[in-house]
Amino acid sequence: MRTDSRLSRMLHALIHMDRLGGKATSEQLAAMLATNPVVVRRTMAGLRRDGLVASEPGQGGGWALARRLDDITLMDIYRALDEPTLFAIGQSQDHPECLVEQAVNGALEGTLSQARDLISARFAAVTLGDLSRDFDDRFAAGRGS
Amino acid sequence: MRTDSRLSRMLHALIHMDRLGGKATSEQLAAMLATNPVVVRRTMAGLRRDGLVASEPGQGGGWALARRLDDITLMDIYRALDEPTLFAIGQSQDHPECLVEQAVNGALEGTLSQARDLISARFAAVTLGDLSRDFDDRFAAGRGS
DNA sequence: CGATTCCGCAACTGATCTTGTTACGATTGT
DNA sequence: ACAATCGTAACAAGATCAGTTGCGGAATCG
Repeated sequence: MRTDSRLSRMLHALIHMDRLGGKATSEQLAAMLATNPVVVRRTMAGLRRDGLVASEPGQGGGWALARRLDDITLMDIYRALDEPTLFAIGQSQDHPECLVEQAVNGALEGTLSQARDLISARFAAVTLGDLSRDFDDRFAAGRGS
Repeated sequence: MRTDSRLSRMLHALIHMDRLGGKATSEQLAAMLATNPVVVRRTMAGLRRDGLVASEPGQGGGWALARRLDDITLMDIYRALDEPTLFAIGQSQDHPECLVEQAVNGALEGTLSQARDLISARFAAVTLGDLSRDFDDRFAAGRGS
């Protein structure tokens, strides 16, 4: 099954924006993400709606970070993307009234629910600032070797 | 994103098989799962390969459980389906050499890896026998009310 | 033996989803 | 005016997966 890389891509884009002084055009971001400017606008729309970034039309316009990286968690981005489905496996809905199916679905849902809680907690705890500093570490390590 | 319900369906099918005396034809299973006999054979092929079920051609043939439900874990089924992708979100592979992308992917992968471990542990701990008894409880509860 | 009931497998179809693309309008700054 | 940008809708291309068809082989029953 195909995995949704929008979360990863948006993290990537915002950190790069920060390093470019907090601003970038759709064109620039599209080049970074190896995609199309329209796809960037589409994906960033949710982030704008949630006040994580702002966009300005016209010459000299583009996208700008609306918060510091330390004030944006992975969960903020996840929500801004309308909370995409986390799991690629799921319940069957063939016969919701079948008690066997209910037992099966209950067991699966319980497990996935625990996993979801774990992921949510991590997403809420990690900020883009953390990732940016992680990058700094990698950069320093790369230079040192 | 569309979720893969094969795991749920196979659990459902095997528990029903057990209650039908451990045997069923593809036709019968297809009816239970609201699908096509060919789809059933396709999906069950992995379970047969792993020795969870056996199939017999010809009149009076069909599928038979090759182990007791207490000796089949959810992980056994998961493996028999060739370990389908668990998560619907994932890393981007746009620029694997980009250190920002590495930092982002590292953080995501770490989180998903923890979640994967949690799910694996649960899958390994739960048997079809457990689910079947869960069904019994539901049945008893349904009658009581 | 012949008919029937099964599974095995390959190939094709169809629906759905996602991404990429094109096009056009609106807005801003020079 | 003109060029640079975003906003959005509509369309195209591609991948994926479930479903379907068709045919062959095996087992059973008479």
